[in-house]
Amino acid sequence: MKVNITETTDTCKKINWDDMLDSELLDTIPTNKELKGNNTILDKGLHNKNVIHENTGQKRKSKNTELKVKKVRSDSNEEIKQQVPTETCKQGNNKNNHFRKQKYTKAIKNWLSNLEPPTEDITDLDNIVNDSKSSVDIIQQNTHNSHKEKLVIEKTSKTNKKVVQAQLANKDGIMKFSKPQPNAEDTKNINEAVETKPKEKKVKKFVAPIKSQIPVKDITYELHTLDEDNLDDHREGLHEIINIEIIAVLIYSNGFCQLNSHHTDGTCTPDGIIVNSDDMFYCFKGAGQKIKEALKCLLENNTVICYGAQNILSYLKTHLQMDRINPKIYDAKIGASLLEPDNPPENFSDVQKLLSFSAQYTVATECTLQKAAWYMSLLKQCWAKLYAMLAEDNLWKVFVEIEMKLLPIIAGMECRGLCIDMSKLKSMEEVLLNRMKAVEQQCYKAAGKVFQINSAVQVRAILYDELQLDAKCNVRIRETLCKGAKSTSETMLRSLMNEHPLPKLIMEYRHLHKAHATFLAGIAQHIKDGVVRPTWVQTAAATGRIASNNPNLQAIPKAPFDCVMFPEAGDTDNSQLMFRSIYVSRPGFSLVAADFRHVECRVFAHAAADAGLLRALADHPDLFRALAQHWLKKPEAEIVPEERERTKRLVYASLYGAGTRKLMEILDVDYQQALQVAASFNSSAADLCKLAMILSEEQLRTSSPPVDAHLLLQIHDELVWEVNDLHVDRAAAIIKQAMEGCGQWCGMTVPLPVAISTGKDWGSMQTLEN
DNA sequence: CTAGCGTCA
DNA sequence: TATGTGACGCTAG
Repeated sequence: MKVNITETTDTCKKINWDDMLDSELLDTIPTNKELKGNNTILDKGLHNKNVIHENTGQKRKSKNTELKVKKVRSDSNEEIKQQVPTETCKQGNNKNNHFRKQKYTKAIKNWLSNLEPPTEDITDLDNIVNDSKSSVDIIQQNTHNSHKEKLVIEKTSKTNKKVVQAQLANKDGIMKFSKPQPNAEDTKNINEAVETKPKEKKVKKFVAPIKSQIPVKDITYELHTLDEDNLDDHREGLHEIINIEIIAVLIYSNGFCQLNSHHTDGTCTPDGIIVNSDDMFYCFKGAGQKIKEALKCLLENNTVICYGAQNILSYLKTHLQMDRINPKIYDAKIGASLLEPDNPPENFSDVQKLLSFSAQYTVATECTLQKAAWYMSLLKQCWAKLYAMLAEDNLWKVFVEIEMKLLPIIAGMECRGLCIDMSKLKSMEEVLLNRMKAVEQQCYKAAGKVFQINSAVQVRAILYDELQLDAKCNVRIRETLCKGAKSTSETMLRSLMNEHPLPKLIMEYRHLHKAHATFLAGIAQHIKDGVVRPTWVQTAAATGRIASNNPNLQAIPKAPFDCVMFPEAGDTDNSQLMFRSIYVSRPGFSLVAADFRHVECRVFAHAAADAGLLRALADHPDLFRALAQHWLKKPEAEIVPEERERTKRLVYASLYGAGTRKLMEILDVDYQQALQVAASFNSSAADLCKLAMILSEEQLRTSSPPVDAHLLLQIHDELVWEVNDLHVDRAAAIIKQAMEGCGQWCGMTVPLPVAISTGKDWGSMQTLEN
């Protein structure tokens, strides 16, 4: 475990669970509406007539963090001026903007090269960056043409310069052209939602850094490209590679490898895999039978060091159909992000920086394979350093026992993907679009004319110029920052709601449109052959949780979606949509979901060793339901899931909020430290969930007779499996046992009950009593 | 209270 | 024309 739970036991002992659930909370359970209102009021910083008690501390805190954020920002701004472009994106907060920023800079470069004939310096600068961070000349050159404000090229004429700057600074174009989305886009059939393929880019050529301060060595690595025909010539050499550490790196179709992957984008497909042992480099290409066997042998008989193992595994699985390969892997990328979880390195050069490692020499070569070999030699040295650092920080065990074991599981999830019921998706889309059309017509009727509801400009014109609603309501409309135009944001619409039906309708339209864009069309664009394969990122979250994107299946609404926002008396159309029900199991399979019951609550209880909370957890099978029953003074049977959910929110909010403040008092530490302690509960729980994945997967694999089960989803504390219909009961028992056992595995004194439910689609799962 | 991602203005 | 930005929506605990 990343955090030693027992270590915190003494320090938090004094926290009293009863205090946290004191009478104050009883008085302040707000209705749903009030809760929402409070939130927005607090967020907007407007009148706080109904402020939640004791929020001064919270306010102070949020100010603190704000300040911190600002500080980080300004620091990184300083950095931007000094650093090379691949590093400009290393902002603590916006770590995920990296990719987009890269695309942006790329676009600018392309655009610039249209202005004037491209020189090799420009197109190849990024290559050099990695090799020669210390090279002053190159850094200067790079700073010129990469940062958007400094983007000036000497040769460019003044007029061009102005055009460039105006465009990049986005002086006046920002909202001017906000194109009203044609409705055709909405009604577009899902089948047609095919992702647009960017144009083929020209293959960049590697040019050795000339002004680099790193000495250039004239090395040629012994590199053999193996394919089906010449494999036999090297068989002897390959057979000798056993029980040692080898390095494996993917090479992409454009000639770059994983270690300089800032040149690759979605269009690059893996093209081969280079394996290095001692001084020999073998590049395996193609997917012939012999290649597969040799590669499999090589990987399984050795310890594999790599960078971005997930890509390698998915390459092996999809291109080479090696389904059940499970080599012993050490992934430097994950290791490095373990060292610095708050600010995980984005690419290999970040890793080098993190390890304060710099290359001793570089190679002059035009051959991309040689280049890759050079990078691999760097990786080898980095790994040695990384290993030492992980061991020093006591992270080695976590790395090997949890993260590396998780790797193949996640790769498996990504590979398998989740089946989509296309007909259901289409019918839901139809319902939603019909509803949208109805709202649209009502809008036109209310406005007295046809306009584009999605266009802020047109809405603004109608609301304020034609109907003069702001004057009627006597509300001052906040003005937007850029143009001083009147805002059409939701809060403003809400304040105009009672005066005219139109704002209400616009809000509803936006609501529907967003739901459609996110959960139907947004999902649809990721569907390939009826299967959606999200990317699972092991290193994204600072808390150690796993995140999903493209699409983010962890954020599909659980509650049914109401098509009608403001039910009216005469309105009979109260159809509800379950966005989760479009996810189905394959024929002959069922979905099995296993859910920890309030993990973090239990981790907290264990860490704080709080008798009251422990007792409460032991007494009630469902703590939140019991609490809701108590607070709302209702019989347990009448507690609807919505109320339970709200109670849960409240409990966690007070648990963390009150918990942190109390920690601060008791430990007599400042807010940051107390936050850290609280965050450690988070990561403990995250590790617990990871462990659950590993253990249950292990149990299922080793069970006899074998169980046909595949992990599909991980929603933090919920695991969703796809299990052969014949094995459901057995699999459920194994999963339950494994998951409940993992509490003991890491010394938890609290039992960890697990709820299992099964069903054919994700929307309608029935609890499985067992 | 914390952490993610995606959409929109 | 396409991008960056912060607010807010959803999720999870």
